[in-house]
Amino acid sequence: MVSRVESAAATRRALVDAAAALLDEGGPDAVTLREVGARAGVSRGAPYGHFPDKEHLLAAVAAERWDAIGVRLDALIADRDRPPADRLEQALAGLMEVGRQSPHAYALMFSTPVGVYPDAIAAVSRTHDQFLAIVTDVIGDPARSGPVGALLMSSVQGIIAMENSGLLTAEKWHVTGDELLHMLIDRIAASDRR
Amino acid sequence: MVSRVESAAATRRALVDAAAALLDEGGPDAVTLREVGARAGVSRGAPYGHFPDKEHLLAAVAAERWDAIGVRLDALIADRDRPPADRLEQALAGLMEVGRQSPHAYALMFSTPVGVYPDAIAAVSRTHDQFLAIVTDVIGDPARSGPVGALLMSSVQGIIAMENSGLLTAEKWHVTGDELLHMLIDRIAASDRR
DNA sequence: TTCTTCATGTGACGTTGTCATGTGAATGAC
DNA sequence: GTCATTCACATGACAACGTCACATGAAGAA
Repeated sequence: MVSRVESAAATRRALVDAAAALLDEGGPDAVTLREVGARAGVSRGAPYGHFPDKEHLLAAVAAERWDAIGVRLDALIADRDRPPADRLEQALAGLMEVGRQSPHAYALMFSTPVGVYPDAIAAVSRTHDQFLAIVTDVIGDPARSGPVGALLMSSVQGIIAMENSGLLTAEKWHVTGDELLHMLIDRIAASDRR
Repeated sequence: MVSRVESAAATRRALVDAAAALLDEGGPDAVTLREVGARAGVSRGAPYGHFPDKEHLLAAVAAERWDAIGVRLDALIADRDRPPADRLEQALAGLMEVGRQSPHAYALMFSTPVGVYPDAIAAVSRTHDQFLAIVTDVIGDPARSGPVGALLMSSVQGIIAMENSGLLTAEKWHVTGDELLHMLIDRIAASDRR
């Protein structure tokens, strides 16, 4: 019924899910291998059968979250009835939503170690390609969609980082994160529209 | 010669300097209270005479770095010969430089805990006010300089985060961080110029 | 001098990531 | 069916860590 490899794959998934849940619930410090093992129904040493160390487990969490965003972008791309500009706005709003609902995971996705782990690199690359495709549909000129896409994704990350760290106060800046997003769309994406 | 309060103040400064140096050299994991104490010439328990816990020490490091940026902005503001648009560009370039030279400290400055510690809040607030003054000099309309300033600072943080995490690859996006900065200046700051 | 204050040193404790080793069940050969 | 092998997992152990309770000793006040 459950072969050995199936059981191992299920354990690996349980470990990643447990780590992701702990990260969302209590931040990076709450992710301990002992608690991850307990939630996955295994012992504290079990993760070492699937990952070289804790950082690789966290990289797997980051990769999974990038893939999750990729799924959302896929749904957007498949919706051919929606105007391209609408799709881009929805894509950016989706990034903002993820960043707000899972601030710790979002920070992990954009933190240094991600670029070192092959699985994470692949997931990031796929999702970024999808995002670029959406941008290109709006911009037209493929030579411009790269820089424009990079600026959009960078800025959204920055807006979320400022929001989540409490640095984007209304009293100081007289603006909300959503308003910044629309400034960005108006002045970066819209001005390059074909 | 050295009074008790003078000695205590010197120790506190040595602790913050040691923590900052360790953070720059080896990242967050390299900052251990034992090593901080050793570099400051005191024992591992000494920090508890100056900070409630390790996070408050790190918050002091973040506050010091925000103040350091404030000093750079002060020099820019004092230079009345330079055109306002030039000052803003120099201010943003300065942020990029800090983010590149001290990636770990830069990440700390924009990470969640910063907003909780009074000293860090004050330092951030002062520096943001200075940045806003520079933006207002370019924009003219004070009601618009808030949102514009917030978008500029957020975006610069995002660009640095993407750069430092290795996500801003030239092959994928066909653009550099510096080019993104100038896109930002042209389309956000320049278009609002009075 | 004597007392008080307070920064610092030190021993101890619980928790963490990690490794070496043991174990037991699924797998494949015959 | 029997046996040997493989491999995911459990367990004990260890060093390093943040933190606390307590001891110490010198500076400042009386």
